[in-house]
Amino acid sequence: MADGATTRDLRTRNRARVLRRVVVAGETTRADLAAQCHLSAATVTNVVGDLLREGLIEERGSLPSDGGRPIGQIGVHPSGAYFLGADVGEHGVAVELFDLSFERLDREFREGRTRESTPSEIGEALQDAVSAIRARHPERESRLVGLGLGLPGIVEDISGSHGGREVVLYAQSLGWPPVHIDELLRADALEVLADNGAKTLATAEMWFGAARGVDHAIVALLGRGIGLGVVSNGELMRGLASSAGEWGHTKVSVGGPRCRCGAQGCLEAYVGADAILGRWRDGGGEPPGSGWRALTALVAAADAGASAAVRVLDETVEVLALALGNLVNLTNPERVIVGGWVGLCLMQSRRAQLEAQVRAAALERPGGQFALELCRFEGDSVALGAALLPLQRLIDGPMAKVTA
Amino acid sequence: MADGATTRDLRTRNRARVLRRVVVAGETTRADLAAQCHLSAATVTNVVGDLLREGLIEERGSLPSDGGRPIGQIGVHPSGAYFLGADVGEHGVAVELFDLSFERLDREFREGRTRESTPSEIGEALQDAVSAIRARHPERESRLVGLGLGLPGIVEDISGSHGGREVVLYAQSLGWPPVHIDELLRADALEVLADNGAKTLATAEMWFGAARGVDHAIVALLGRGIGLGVVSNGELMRGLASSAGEWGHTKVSVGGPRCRCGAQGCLEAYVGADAILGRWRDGGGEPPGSGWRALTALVAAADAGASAAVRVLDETVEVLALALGNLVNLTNPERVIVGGWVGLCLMQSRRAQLEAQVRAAALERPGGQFALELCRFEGDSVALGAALLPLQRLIDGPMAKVTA
DNA sequence: GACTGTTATTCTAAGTCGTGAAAGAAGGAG
DNA sequence: CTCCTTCTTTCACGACTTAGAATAACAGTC
Repeated sequence: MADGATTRDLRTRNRARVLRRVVVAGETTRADLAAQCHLSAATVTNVVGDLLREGLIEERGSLPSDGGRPIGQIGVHPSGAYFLGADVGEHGVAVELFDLSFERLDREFREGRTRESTPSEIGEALQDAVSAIRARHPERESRLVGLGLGLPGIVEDISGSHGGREVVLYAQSLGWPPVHIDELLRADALEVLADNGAKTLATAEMWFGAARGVDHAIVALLGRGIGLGVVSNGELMRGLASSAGEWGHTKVSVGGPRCRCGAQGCLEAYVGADAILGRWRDGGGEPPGSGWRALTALVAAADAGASAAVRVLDETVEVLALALGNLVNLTNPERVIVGGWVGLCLMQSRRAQLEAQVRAAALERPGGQFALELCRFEGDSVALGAALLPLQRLIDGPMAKVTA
Repeated sequence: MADGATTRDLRTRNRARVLRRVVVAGETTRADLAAQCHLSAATVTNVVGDLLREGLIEERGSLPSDGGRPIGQIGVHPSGAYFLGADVGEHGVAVELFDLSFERLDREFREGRTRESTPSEIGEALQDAVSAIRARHPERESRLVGLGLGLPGIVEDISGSHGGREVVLYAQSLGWPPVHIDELLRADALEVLADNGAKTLATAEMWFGAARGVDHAIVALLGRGIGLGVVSNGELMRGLASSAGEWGHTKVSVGGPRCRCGAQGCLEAYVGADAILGRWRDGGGEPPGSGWRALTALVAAADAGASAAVRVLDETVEVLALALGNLVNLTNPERVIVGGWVGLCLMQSRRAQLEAQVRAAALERPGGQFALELCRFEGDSVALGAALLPLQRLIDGPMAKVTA
């Protein structure tokens, strides 16, 4: 709640700022907190006192000051809270356990069937993996804050006024019917939060990656599918039903190649991995397999001068740059962050070309104001980002009861 | 400032909520304010008391209640504050004076030279018009809050940490060099705020038009140029340097017709008025002039079955729907609001077709969640929206000193 | 080892704020 | 005139932040 009109909400907000800052920085001083959070030293003392009592932060020795009382350092208390994050994909399910310093403590992977799995199979695998991890860490159970899910598709939060939360996953591209997340998983005594996988990855970048401390950014994830997170005013854009950021099916041209969503000319049908490799194959190329190896083979062929490969890469960069340029015009970001394995590959091989073309596609003003960067996390931090969902709950929520 | 950690800021925020609500509603009751602003009745009493003392709202008789004490009505005190708004265009300058009920009290128009004007000419006209209005209303001078400018181009706020505000207008399409707004106008003792004209129009829609009370919306303005305002979380998206929302030069296709911005395939080169009429002319049509009359002639021709005209309109709708659909996917709005004279014309003649195609272009989910609406204000409320800039200042700012 | 200078942190007192409960105000019905 | 009902305000309370005073914790220095 950004609202809240009482003095207690004031404290809640200030606690949130301080805690957020400590988690992001890992280790700080009271003076830094006062400056960063626009609080007086006295308030920082009070809030820090609360957080110490809550067990979320800890005192960490001290630094020498210029001749005076040493500066007390404070940092995250790693075992102060634990978070589960799950990367739910079509291929399988990964569940990870993090402490408050966001060190990964444990991980459990469940492979799906080779072919596409059904919601109930995935749900079972998820349930199973979560239970396994929880069973291995009984001593942490009491400080487990929640479970975040990064899901492959549109995650709508339609919790109306009518009580119970209603979160539904629409994974059209997997051919799933709409699924309530409660159907997917029943976690006893554990808060479950869900978000689209690309959004959780963007969240991870916002907290610990290339979008850290940036108020306006776009985080593009290029893999088989195309995902996007738009950060505006320091927050991820969600829209009415939190499906904002659906970028993969942006129509890049009237007509154009058919996309797996059924429409024509989608961005994904140009720069999605399958589309890229498909074009190469059509041009006579012979990709080994379909993943990272195939893509690097394409790059290698292009570097070796194979004209078909060069053309495919050039086209890919051109379309991507066009779409990114449009996005830059639309959102005027400070950073443009490209990730996903296809993104990584393109950034490694064609970064300058991409950057130049994005700037050219955008108008002069917004086009000159962003920095292009690579995602700091690769694909497997969907789970990390998902684990940040309960963290945000912990931070923005009211103070926990402290056993005095 | 959305931040602010002191108890006084709390009051500032609550005052802002209440005042905003009163201005939007025009007339309300205390109970309504308590409900809408999530405040207790006691707090509403206090805040309303402050606002009454400030002279911004007034008591307005009472409504009968079901057998009990009558409900006191309160409303905006029209003469509590005045605002100037200016619509600065290539054709000329219109300055308007509003009171707190946003009744227009006066208007001053200065035609530019028939050909494009220079910044200094426009600045002079602006200065002149503002002075004329101020001179006509000396008694309102003391309660004049500020002047808002709606400008034709990107308005960048680069007020860094280094003191003085730096607001620069980049009106590339007018062929202007970058202009400091201070160069454009020197207003003694009057706060001057500026924003892009399309954004001020969107602001007007947010306050009093089709986007009222909506947290997620897109407001598209179609005229000779194409403008856009994206409302996310109840606020207009601005991006790093407030140039977010540049939509007219979105590349709709690789290659494509050349746009006045120099690039190819811009949306504006398809659905801008000149482009539409140009295509009709190329197809053998004979538009009378170039404005509204020409466009209605095109629609009439299409209605009469002229195949060239039908084709032109169909193409226009198709491209526009594509672009809007992409935007819907990206922002997941609750409303899609179309305005501008070209927009009006298209909505009158091809609304159903446009709506169907936008929904088809968007994914199923976000595509089914918005309502398509017509702008409630036509072109001349750029000035109204501009006048809302100082209003926002008044609302979000601290309480005014009251001569006790 | 006492003392001083210096810086970081905490304590104290003062001033604000919002809220629930209780009191007050303003009409209508009997 | 009295009671009843319904809004509105007052009051007492607890909670908050903060400026400034006080204290803590060190390094030199005499």
